[in-house]
Amino acid sequence: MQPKTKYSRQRLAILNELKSRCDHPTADVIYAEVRKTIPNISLGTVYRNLGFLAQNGDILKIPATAGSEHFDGNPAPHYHFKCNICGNVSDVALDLMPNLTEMAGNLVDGVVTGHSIMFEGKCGLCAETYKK
Amino acid sequence: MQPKTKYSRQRLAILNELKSRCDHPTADVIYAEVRKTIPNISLGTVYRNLGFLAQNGDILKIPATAGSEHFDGNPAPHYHFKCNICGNVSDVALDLMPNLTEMAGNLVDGVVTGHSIMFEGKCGLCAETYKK
DNA sequence: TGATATAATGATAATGATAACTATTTTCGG
DNA sequence: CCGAAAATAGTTATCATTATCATTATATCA
Repeated sequence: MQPKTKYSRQRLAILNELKSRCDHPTADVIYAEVRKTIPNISLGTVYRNLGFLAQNGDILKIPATAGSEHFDGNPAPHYHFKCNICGNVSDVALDLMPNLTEMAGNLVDGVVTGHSIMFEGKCGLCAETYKK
Repeated sequence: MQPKTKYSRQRLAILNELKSRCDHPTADVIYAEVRKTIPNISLGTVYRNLGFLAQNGDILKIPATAGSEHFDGNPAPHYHFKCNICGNVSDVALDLMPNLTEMAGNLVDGVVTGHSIMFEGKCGLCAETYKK
């Protein structure tokens, strides 16, 4: 039997913080934010819970080429856009294409259960700032 | 003026190793392999050159959710499949969809220059091994 | 071909993100 | 309110990757 989850103040604060914002922060950003209400929360607790919540399907982990991982409070699959300058990740309101998963399933040896799309480029803010 | 590149034995060996294989190894796999011909090559040199070659457009860096980065000797854009069990990354022979980039460009604030798709699931080998 | 400027290396130390450890504290069902 | 089990804080450890720097290799050019 799997251990029964106990929802601690810290876990709920982390989940709420992530749910209440529409960007996709890294663990240390969450840490800084949650510390405003729970000053002595440990960074380890933040990582532990982000991992737990992701495994639990409450949030998403977003893979990154450089630096640290980003987290998404919206567990429903959707696509992302990453700025190559500042590293920020945002949502892309593009309809899901489940048929892609299906098509890939016919092409690879194994079982394909899903896919993710990461768009890249320069975000509006950075395009403004570094408009060379 | 940018510094003029000097093609060392080490850099060429790393590039060749990556070009000669069709999987997508991590830096330490490359290191182990190149060490067979250049035994005293430094791990730092491997990382330095993988970064250099990626920036130069000779190879690709493949983002990963967990663990370490993977590298691809084929710099032409294409899609990938990652096994959630063993972590291996392989190519997916799906036609490119440049129109996705275009569509995303109309939806985000900023400039979208490209996209990548990562399929996930269980590779043939792991499906065989862990067929619970 | 040999001198020279400079890019690249090897070895190692440093960094940064994340995971593991452990004694103590919280949580929650009875 | 009790007690077992889960979670925490604080800390140390681990792992991938970068930076540093004295030395070596590369390419250009006289």
